[in-house]
Amino acid sequence: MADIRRPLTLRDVSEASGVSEMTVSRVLRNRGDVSPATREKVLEAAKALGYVPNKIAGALASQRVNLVGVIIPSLSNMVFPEVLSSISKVLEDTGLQPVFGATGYRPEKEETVIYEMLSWRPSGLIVAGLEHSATSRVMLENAGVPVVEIMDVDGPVIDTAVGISHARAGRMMAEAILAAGYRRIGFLGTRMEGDHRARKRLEGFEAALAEAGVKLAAREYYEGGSALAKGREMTAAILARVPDLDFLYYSNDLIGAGGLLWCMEQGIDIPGRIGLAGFNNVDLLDGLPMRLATMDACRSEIGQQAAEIVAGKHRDGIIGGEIIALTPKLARGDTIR
Amino acid sequence: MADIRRPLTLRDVSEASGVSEMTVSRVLRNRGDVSPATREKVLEAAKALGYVPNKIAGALASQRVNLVGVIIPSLSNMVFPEVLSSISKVLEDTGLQPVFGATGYRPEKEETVIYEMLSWRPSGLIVAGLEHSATSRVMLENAGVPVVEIMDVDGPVIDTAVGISHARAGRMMAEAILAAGYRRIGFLGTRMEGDHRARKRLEGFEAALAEAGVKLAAREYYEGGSALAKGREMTAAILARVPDLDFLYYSNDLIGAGGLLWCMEQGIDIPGRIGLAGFNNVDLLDGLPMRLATMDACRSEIGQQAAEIVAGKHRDGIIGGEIIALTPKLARGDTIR
DNA sequence: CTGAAAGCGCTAACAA
DNA sequence: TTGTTAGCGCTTTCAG
Repeated sequence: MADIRRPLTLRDVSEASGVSEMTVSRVLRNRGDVSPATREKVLEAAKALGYVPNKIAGALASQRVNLVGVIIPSLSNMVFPEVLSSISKVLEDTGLQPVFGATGYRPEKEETVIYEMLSWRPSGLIVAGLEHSATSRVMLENAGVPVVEIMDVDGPVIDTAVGISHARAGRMMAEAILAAGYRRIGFLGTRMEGDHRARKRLEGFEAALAEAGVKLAAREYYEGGSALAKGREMTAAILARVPDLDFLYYSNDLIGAGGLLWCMEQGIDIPGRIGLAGFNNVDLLDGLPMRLATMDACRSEIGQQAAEIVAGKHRDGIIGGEIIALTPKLARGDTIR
Repeated sequence: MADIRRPLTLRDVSEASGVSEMTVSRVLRNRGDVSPATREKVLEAAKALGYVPNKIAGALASQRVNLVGVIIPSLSNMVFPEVLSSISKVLEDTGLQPVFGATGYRPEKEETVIYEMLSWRPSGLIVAGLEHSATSRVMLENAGVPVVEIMDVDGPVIDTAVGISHARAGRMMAEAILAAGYRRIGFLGTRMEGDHRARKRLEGFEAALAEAGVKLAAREYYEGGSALAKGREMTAAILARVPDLDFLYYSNDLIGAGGLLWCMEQGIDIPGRIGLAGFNNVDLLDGLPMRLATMDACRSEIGQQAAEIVAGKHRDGIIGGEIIALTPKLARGDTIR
């Protein structure tokens, strides 16, 4: 039992089974023709020994890596896990494996993550957002593998993009709000510098208001903490400052939900006295006492299409250079009159 | 410009800088002594070319991989991202990189994920839970690297474990509930087969009730869907079936929150007529109209300690074979009288 | 401080 | 159907 724990190699399986390394390799990869007898012997030996192939060596030799890097801002945002799971689902039957990395909305961190991922020579990269540092951009452009930018389509694309126009999503919401007759509109959102999609939504929103001669009557920003709790606080604060607001547009559903709960507790008439809307159409809204108006960002379709493109099995046979703009869907709920 | 896109190698940098591959390698890894002049040349050439080292080759040659596999049931559970981010934070200054994999609470999928991860020869593995298939167990035992099981400590441990006793968490909650004088207690949870921690909590909960001569008066299970919405439905259902319940114990905070919202809408007196409690102490509870009683599962401390152990810098100099049981903390909130 | 040689564990390509 | 040979791109080791 004086056996030093050394990782097993093909050679060990080869010796244990009396079959050449090459043939063992073929069996283990289901490649080429191997006689059932040999096959059996090999599999038995491999299982008995508990052999786990070394993909590092395999990848180096074959110049193939079955990894797809997926780079997103944050795991705790509730929005991204949904994208990830739809990516995972599609990749599952392609032999590709997703590897996740988070940037914390920080460009420097994104650089590191991209660099780190590329150094493993993945088969493709899926990156959230269109905004990257110059260094990141160069790395992505020269990656030599499919790069799909997701979530957003408002801006210059490196290779392929799948997402929605957040500017348009903002416009659409503004139009719905105006059409319902609201005019004293406040905005509540994160202060997050790096959240370009939230910024674009707000820009689109304000542009549409401007076209109707309406200006945002108030703004309120937050950072950190429980979004639901922040939604309450901000709502209380903005209404204290500007009591005659008749609509509150939240940059995400969670703070919107907090605001909704607060307003209901205050006995405020929704959507009569005041209307509310969020963004994302998260699951959580289902369980609220009232259905918050929101906009669906097509998260799972985005993940699905991105994965299909990277896996090379996209229905349109896309090779690159395409921009796939999905249509955000308004969910009126009960908080717009 | 007829340049075929071929990934750059050390050799390219070597040629561009007129320095041997070996020295280039040393510069790029900050290893050994290199004259500042040479160093400068190399760095310049590497940056100009946009060289990204090939970690596959590096790992094969050095027999070292800076990856730590982290295996959890699900990304969408809200509980796991928190563990992940504390793991990431600790690993950040160790040169180690976390790689995440999800099992969907399915043992077969866990096997695949473990196998896949081990085939990349990571420096360590962090796995949620103590329950594994025989195959998974064998792989983990023979991994030859540190394996830390997290979240739970009730059961046989492979190498090292960091977590809480869910049985104890269940007992503690039962004791608090009984001490407050509640006796007609209902349980509401997921039907999820693979969620062993939820099961153990319930077992501990029932055991403590039994010792006081109390039996669960009703149970209600759900699967899938928006947890908040399910919490409402289940609460309505269980109270319709067994109207005289005076306490509802939820297997997680989200369904608990749904139940809380529903009860409040019904004008039910909480915690007088009926008490409520969840589990996990998630952020979201901060924003609810009333503070749900819950139990903190020490998620971020678990992640932190697990990462420290894998990184070999744990304060107790743990090598393996240890079980670190943290103490779950009761948060009474306002829903236990 | 710098370089040359050997080889990590596997697979592509070819030979038998 | 099976085996042999020659690397994949890097780092270790040892020599200068």
